[in-house]
Amino acid sequence: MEAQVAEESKAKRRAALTRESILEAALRLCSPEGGGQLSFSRLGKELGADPTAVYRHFRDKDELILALTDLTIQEGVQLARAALPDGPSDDWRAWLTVTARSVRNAYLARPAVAVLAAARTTASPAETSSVEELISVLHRAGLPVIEAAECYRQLLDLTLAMTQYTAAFCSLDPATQAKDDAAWAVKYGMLQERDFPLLHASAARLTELFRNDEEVFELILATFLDGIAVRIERARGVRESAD
Amino acid sequence: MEAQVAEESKAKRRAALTRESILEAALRLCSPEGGGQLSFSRLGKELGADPTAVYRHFRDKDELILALTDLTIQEGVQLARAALPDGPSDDWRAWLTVTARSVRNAYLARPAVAVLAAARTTASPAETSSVEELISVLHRAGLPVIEAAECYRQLLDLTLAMTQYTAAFCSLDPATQAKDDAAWAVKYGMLQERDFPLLHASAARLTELFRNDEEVFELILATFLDGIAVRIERARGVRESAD
DNA sequence: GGCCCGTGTCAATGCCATTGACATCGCCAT
DNA sequence: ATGGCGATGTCAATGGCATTGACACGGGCC
Repeated sequence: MEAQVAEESKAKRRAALTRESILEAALRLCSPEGGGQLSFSRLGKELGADPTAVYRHFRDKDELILALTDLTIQEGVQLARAALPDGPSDDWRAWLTVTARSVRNAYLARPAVAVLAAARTTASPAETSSVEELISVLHRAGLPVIEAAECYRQLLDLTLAMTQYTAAFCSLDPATQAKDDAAWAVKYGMLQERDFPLLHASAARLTELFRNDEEVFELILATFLDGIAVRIERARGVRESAD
Repeated sequence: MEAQVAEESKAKRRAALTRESILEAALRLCSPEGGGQLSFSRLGKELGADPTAVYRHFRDKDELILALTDLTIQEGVQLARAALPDGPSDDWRAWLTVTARSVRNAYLARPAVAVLAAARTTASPAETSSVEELISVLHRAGLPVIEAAECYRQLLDLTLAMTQYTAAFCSLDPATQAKDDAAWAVKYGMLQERDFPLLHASAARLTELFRNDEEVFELILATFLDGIAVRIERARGVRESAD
């Protein structure tokens, strides 16, 4: 009898539950293909185990989510590393662009993590050296250390906030998404030229942007980096005049 | 008997439920003082009525939330109007700054709305003329209409995303907030100068920024607007060379 | 061999949104 | 006036969710 039960268990789940296997399953559920919804019951089903078994490995859902964001950040860092040169670089703009996109893509691969993580942060050591490098790139470009650090924080908060914003929309059920999209299209279509000439003239472009969070993100990133360029020039000016 | 029941009802709630009275109560609950949590049971208690009575006025929670965001946007527009001159202005930077801050403050007065609204949009007519004006200001500054519209969208998405980011953190229970804060302080305190010289040098500033979302927002906004300035200069350059 | 701890199961609790069956009340048409 | 109908409010129930405590098993350590 026990043997049979053991057999069944084996059939249902590959091995005993571990932190790793649970995190894997959770990531699967958080991905768009996995349904993008994380709950203990779903997680239990995915693992072929009782939902509450997860509590033996994570104190509560918050701890689970923190671990998931940690993994996601790690993947972001890894993506960035793969796309960036090893040594220091003078192309600060490319560096920041790649970093922002990597973090964003890591989160967008599992929108539910982004949504659940909300504004939580893990202070994980995974990113520390990446941050140091990023600040170093900005410093080499001409920013004082403190201002370089400020710019790092700006870039990261900007990226995280924009990414959660997109992820939240992705996590809505398709019907709601469609309704929202439609609302905008209708609204811009109805604007009278005599009342709102400028909106009327740009209606097509605006509805296009509403369907396309990626393009909006790229635009914002580009504008933001133009702003960073201004800061760098300013800092260089100050330094030269001090010489 | 009926008279007595009527008396009791009157004592509990001021008048019959209306869309307006429900929205007021909901806004009260969404504010930080009101607990910052919106649920039908809380709403029922606040109204002195059965929680499910609300369903007679709103189809479901989503419709309620959409109405709340609509009100919030209206207040944002109103705040902006109060702080902006009536006629057209040449100070595009001040205009955009005031607009962004107004929207942000309207949402932060009721963080729960920001969190629940997620990336939902209402396409309400309340903001239309404000948007037209904003685009007009950018157009007068020298941007082609389409690009001015793009900049409007960038500013709004940036502001909304950053605001939800902050609101999400505000809506966490204080214990969790404290834990997150502490995590960062500890992390930056532990960094060795020899391993991470730049982070070590800017640790104080970075921990300061973590406690202060408003300052980060202002920094990002300033950088972003510097980027817009670049766009405007570029556009002016093109126009002049075309003359 | 006995004991304990790590792990998994099960049943129960309490919050949540939502629904359907009823009650009530005022208004309109007969 | 009255009969009924629609708008509004109440109540009980459902199903999903996170979380907890009591119990069961099994392997390693004494």
